[in-house]
Amino acid sequence: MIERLLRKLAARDDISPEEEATLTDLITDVEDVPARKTVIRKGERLNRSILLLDGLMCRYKDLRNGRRQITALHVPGDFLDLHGFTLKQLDHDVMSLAPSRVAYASHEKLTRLTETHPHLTRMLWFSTNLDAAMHREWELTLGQRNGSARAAHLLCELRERLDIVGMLSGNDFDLPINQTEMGECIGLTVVHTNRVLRELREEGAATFAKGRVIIQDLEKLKSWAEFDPSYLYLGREPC
Amino acid sequence: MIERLLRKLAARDDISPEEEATLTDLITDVEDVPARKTVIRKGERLNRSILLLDGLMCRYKDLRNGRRQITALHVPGDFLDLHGFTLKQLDHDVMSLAPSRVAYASHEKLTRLTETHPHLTRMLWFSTNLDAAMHREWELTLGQRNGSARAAHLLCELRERLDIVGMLSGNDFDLPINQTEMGECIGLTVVHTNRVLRELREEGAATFAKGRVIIQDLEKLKSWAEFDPSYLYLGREPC
DNA sequence: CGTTATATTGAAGTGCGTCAAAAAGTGTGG
DNA sequence: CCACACTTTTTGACGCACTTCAATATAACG
Repeated sequence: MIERLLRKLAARDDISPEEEATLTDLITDVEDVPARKTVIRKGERLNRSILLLDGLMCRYKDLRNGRRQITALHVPGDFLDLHGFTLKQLDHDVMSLAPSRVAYASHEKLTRLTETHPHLTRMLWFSTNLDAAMHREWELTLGQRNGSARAAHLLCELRERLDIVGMLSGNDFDLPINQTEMGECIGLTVVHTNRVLRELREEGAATFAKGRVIIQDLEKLKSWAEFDPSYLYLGREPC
Repeated sequence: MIERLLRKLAARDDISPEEEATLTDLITDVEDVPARKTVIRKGERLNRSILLLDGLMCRYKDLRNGRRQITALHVPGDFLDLHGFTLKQLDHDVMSLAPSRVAYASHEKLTRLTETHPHLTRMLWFSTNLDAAMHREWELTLGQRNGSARAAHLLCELRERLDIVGMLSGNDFDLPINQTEMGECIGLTVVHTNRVLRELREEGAATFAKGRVIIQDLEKLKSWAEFDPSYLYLGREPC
């Protein structure tokens, strides 16, 4: 059940069998979530955190005029609101984009984990810091990249992240969202998102259609996006 | 020396005298840093984290074309690269904007802290999660707010953060940066930053000149920015 | 097969960028 | 005190990336 989470963590640092057992014991109550369901509302009191087992989820914030910014996408293996463990409530909503499967880790058990498993605690802390690193890269995207580079960068990032959890086929992957939602990730309207996607397609870099991304020229896409994966902290590093 | 850090943490949850002593023992080697000095370079191997005692620092990422995005501003009391404790190297540079004073916490001592002080560990974890919450709000700003709202929002945020550490006078505060740097925070060119600042000034909301922010109409500024401080997690909440 | 969601295109408007120059402020040395 | 260099702010003119509004095409679906 927690294979994908383990795979992500173990890529960074060794997990002992005992730690693995602790993590397994931490995660309970598997549930299915339909597409486009809000699973956590801003300000709601939290006593557990969600591990995404399958599907696709996002976190977003919105403004009064209806404009919405998706601040993070989450793929299987992501502990999507682990930060809620210390925050106790979120400053944003969390929703599913595709039909998903989730499991829960109670904050009570997490507290106990911090008391008994310092190394595991540091690894979970790392994983929230990794989320923050992605937020920073998205700040760079939203503040400084132009439309086509924003789309290209998003595709590059997702390719790397899905690779880690074994969800690529070649360089292609499923991305079950529509262009409106992609626009909400990269700070563009649907109309313009459509146009930059056409540009990527016509230049032979990548196509996104029917919920699937097909990367035709990965090097071109990376250079277009000025993609540097160091912010994903893929290297091995004991902590 | 660590009063401002303590003040921030204690606003969230109780710190026992023993924990306070542990923190005091953690922090060593006070140093002065001149303005505009890069103190951490992207990719550099880290074995200590920086606590900002006085001054103003930032983290930034840049693109090949020279465009730069400041992803975070740090005020006194901020543990500005505590995330580096688990990341071991940063995906971005850190520099001082104003003459600053810093102190250091070795990662060795931090590791020991996670082994002996679970509650303090959770509080430090919280403080990195708070940084991430600010990143998310900046994503919303950069992706969805217009120029004047971006500037207004930045001023509102800084007012709150400086208030916590006792660095406001009334609603006014020092902000020793120029308009270029402010533009790099809010994703605008200097020229346009100058224009939105003029708008805020002419509308009687706030003025920013000579490194000082004077807020004339806080309510107007907040509503202009659509400022909701919940992402700063100012409420008391044991963790 | 009709209904609704999604993608696509066109035309026109605008917020912000770019380029260039002037004005104002700041610091240094004589 | 002024002279000078340098940084920062401010303004103007113009261009373009992206938005807005509107319509059509295409796909998805019960």
